[in-house]
Amino acid sequence: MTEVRVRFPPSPTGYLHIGGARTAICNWLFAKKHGGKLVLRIEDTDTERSTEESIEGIINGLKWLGLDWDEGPYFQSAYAAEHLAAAHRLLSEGAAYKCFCTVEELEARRQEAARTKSDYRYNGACRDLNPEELAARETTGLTFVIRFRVPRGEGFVAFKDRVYGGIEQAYRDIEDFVIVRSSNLPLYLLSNVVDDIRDRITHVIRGQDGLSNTPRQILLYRALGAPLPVFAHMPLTLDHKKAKISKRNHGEIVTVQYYQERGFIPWALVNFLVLLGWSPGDDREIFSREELIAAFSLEGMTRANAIFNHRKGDPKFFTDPKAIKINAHYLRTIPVAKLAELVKPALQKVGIWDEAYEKDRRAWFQRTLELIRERFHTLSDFASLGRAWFADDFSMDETALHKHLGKYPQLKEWLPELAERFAALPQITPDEAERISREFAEAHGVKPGIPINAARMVITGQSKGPNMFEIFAHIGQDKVVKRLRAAGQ
RNA sequence: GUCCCCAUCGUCUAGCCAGGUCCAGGACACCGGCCUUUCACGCCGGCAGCACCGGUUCGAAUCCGGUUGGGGACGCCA
Repeated sequence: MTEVRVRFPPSPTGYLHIGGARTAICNWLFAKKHGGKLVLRIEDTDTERSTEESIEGIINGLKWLGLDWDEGPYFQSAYAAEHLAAAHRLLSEGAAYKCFCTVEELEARRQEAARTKSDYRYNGACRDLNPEELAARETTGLTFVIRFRVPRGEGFVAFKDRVYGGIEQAYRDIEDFVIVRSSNLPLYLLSNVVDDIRDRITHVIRGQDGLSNTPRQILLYRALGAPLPVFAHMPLTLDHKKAKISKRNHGEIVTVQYYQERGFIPWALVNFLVLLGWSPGDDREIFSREELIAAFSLEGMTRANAIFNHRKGDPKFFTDPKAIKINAHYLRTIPVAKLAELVKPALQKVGIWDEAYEKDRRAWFQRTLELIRERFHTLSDFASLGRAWFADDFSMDETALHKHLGKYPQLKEWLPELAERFAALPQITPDEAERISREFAEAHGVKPGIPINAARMVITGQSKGPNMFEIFAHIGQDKVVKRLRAAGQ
């Protein structure tokens, strides 16, 4: 059996679209699963959009997701001559022909067709020019495009898509499409096929929007005498209004970079994305890298388009709730050492990273992460909600503060008093903290929750969090004492 | 308009190919409960779906036809 070779061919837009990421993930998984190769090919034929930065945006997105490739990046623009050569070969073999119709003529016909609501297709005006006519036009220096000569007659192109099954399209429904522009530049349909042939791609796994291009591409493969790859189209991801998700209409939410900035764990995003339009056939939803590779198959692909469940402006869910849920799951289950690596950039970003967290404070840091990760959803939460653990300047939720301290104005005196009890300890342990807290509450005739939650507020800035006795013992005696004392003001 | 494709809870989906074991299973979200000094996690429970019509069959979410709805493609864009 020949080696499996798949490719991911993004056009350089400056960012990696989550739909593109999904395509990349599936190709990557397929390659890994079959011990094959993944080729990265930048389709930069549209030179205006292809800048150094726009290419880097794609590459960085892939790298961040942890997707690696075996060959490339190749650049489509580097092969323009090859694409052209293929076109000229088709021309000389009669599989393609020169068309001298002008864009104006074509456009007029197209509009006429639209007006009469009738079907438009190139009328084949130049398809059968005789040698004299052809020579006459060539000598006048008229510009021309090269069109592919689609077979006429009753036949049809049929192929078996690995996801959608048997697909067929009648020749009569395929027009003689242009493969080379009048500026002598090759067009996507041709370039793509020529590149795939050269790169020996065995499986074309792409979005369903490529499905209707497939019959024309198959015609090209045939004319070029190349073996057909296996085609597998995957459903698209749409928004709530069933429209394709795009940066233009949905903003940053569709870019991989957005999730990076918002504190997603790369693999969590991969895990979420792969579930959009694919399922292992059983109830599993969380996969390690190895598990996913083992479980992945084209057969598990859904045929219906998936909807990216994002409600614009939702304060609780800034993206699809399931994506957040999966991220939170990884947040609290990955090895803490790994988590530490991921949290580091989040803390650095807001300037509260301490080098000691990787040296003598390493154990403390990791224990802290263990303590607080349970209720966080993103890596960014460590820097925001968890800020009090790593810095002394943290803000307090005013309404929560009022709720916990307002009912008992005496807490202003009580908390500094509690501070002294903790200060008197040689070292705070959870048990000691609990004993002191309960005794203290009893001494003042209130329920333990009153001073405990008030202390939580002033020590962590949050009304919610881990077991308070653990916090007393772990956050540091100096911080406990200082913050409780400061509650006096 | 033409061609291609699709259709199970609000969302992601299992089941469909090989019809009965499905008065449809899981997850997210939502609602209730337990746990608890708080919040979360966790656990327990609940809400909610086979688009519609017809056919085949003893029996259809599953097969067939149609209707409706949705998506994609119809460029000298990729």
